[in-house]
Amino acid sequence: MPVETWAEDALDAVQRSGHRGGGARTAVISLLAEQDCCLTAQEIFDGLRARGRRVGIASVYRALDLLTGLRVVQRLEMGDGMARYEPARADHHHHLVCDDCGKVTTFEDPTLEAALARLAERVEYAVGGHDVTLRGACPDCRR
Amino acid sequence: MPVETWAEDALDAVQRSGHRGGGARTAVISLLAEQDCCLTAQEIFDGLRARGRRVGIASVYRALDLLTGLRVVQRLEMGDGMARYEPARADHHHHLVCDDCGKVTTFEDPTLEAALARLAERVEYAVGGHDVTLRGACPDCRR
DNA sequence: ATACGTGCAAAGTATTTGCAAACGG
DNA sequence: CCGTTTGCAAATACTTTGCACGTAT
Repeated sequence: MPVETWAEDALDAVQRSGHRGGGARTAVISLLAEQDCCLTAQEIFDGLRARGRRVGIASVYRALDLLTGLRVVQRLEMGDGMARYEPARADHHHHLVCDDCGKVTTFEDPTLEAALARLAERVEYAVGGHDVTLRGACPDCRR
Repeated sequence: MPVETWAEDALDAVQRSGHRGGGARTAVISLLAEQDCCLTAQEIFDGLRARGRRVGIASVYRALDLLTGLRVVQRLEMGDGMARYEPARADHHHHLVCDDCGKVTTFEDPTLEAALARLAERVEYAVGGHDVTLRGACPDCRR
């Protein structure tokens, strides 16, 4: 899926759900659209300020909350006490987190996805999504 | 692995790492040993108070931090803003979380584990563990 | 006896909420 | 215009830290 499409889809979802595409909301979407991996609320706030967009951090949280509810953004927590957010694209990836320095890398694995898809059909829940995090030492930290 | 063994192993690990098996530490271990799924720090605190063990919540957090570092306890975050902890047993399971009511259920899946094990050998990280969370609607909340 | 561990209270962070002003449709 | 959205500041919620006392070894 091309990068621009996600932003359009996100804006569309916002509007169809009866919300306005106000300034802060749009700014958060356009910043997220440029990222392919997860950002914290603070990083999004800083990124917007850096490009001269004066937003309140509360609006960032409110926008992320709305977008998460619409399922166009995925919220992730990876053990460092703050949530991270990334666009929910079709080709989703998962994360490798370094226990030592906290660095986050991504990976994709069709076999894993297949196992998860089969699993989703066997459980009593109506599964809407999943999250996989591998923890360990990154190349720089292992010795 | 029988239930009692984990508590013994945990205490052992605490002692071998040069720490004492002080009161609060032991209490946290023995409460965790009885659980097979994850608890929040507050739930552990409440559980200990309920059985008449007067501990400070800070000691609960400190004990959990130590045990997590020794890798006998696994720390989990499942999107509700607070960390959960469970014994790290050999037969580890994963979690299904209801997006609606927050209920947590567990599942096991050998195929998934196999895919994760193979994956762990292909990545550049020295993988030490993993976490899988499925999100969706539980039987009570889907209609 | 003497470090280490503990409980309490206070401090820190990440996130949420109240509200008046700004804004989109 | 009028209700939604926003930015700020104050409030919350979870977790961590400082410190004097208790306790295991």
